[in-house]
Amino acid sequence: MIDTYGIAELAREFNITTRTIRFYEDKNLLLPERQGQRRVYGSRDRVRLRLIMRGKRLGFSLDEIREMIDMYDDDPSEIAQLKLFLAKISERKSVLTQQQADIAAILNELDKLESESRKLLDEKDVAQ
Amino acid sequence: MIDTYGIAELAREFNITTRTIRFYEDKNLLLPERQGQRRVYGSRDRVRLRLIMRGKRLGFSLDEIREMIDMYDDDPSEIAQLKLFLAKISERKSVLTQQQADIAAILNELDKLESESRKLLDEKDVAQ
DNA sequence: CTTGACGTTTACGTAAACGTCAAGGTAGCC
DNA sequence: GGCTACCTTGACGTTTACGTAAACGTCAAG
Repeated sequence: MIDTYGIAELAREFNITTRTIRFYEDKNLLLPERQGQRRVYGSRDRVRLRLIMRGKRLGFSLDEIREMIDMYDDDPSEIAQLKLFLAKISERKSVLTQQQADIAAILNELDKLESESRKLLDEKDVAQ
Repeated sequence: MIDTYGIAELAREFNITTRTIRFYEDKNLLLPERQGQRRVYGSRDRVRLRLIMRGKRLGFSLDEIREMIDMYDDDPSEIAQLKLFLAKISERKSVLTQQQADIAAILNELDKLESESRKLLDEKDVAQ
């Protein structure tokens, strides 16, 4: 059961471009084998790619994702990896919580400005 | 009452760098006069700068800010400018609202992953 | 004359995550 | 031999809002 995949195959499956996959390799997120020149991906690469996509969905940077994945490889017991993951999660949560507050504040200001502008506009429209 | 300001003066007042002020000029957000080589800013520039800072605080891009400010100049009645402003506000609000939802969803996922990881970690720590 | 503060222009650098050529290699199939 | 599909490696482009450095002018104080 040695499944292998071509670059285009993976690109289709994950709905990304081949350029993106090569880019990830450049960033040491993937390390496919070669048959001659061609990249050949195994199930391990596929797992990593899945992890990358999940990480991105959660808003982690590629650097952070690489950190976590590498840790996973170095640490079969997964303990250190879990701890790192928890730390990253907590960081990310605090950033997002702050962003929520920022957005709420801005929406508030926008609401005020909107109703003020509406009032002004009504007055002027009437005046004309 | 012809108040003029030097570049450093404005920089201090608005807590930005002189580089930033020149950058805004490059982007056609400001158009100071010159005394020889030196830039001389009037109260009109100061108002514009205040508008720029407010726009930034609300998360508008410099391009959008320029659009709105220019409109203000072209339109002494302010009507078209108010309408543009309202349109921008509404756009921005919908973007931010979407972001709020995205963040909430991600925080949810993060919470789940966090508690799952915690559980796993507890099991492993005990097992050792 | 020196120092320091302030000013000027030009132009390249930065971060993130790829997109978009260019210019060609390789392999299967008819 | 030729078509087509798929792959390769560079390397520059994109976006936003400035930072930073080089190299020099200007002006007042001491």
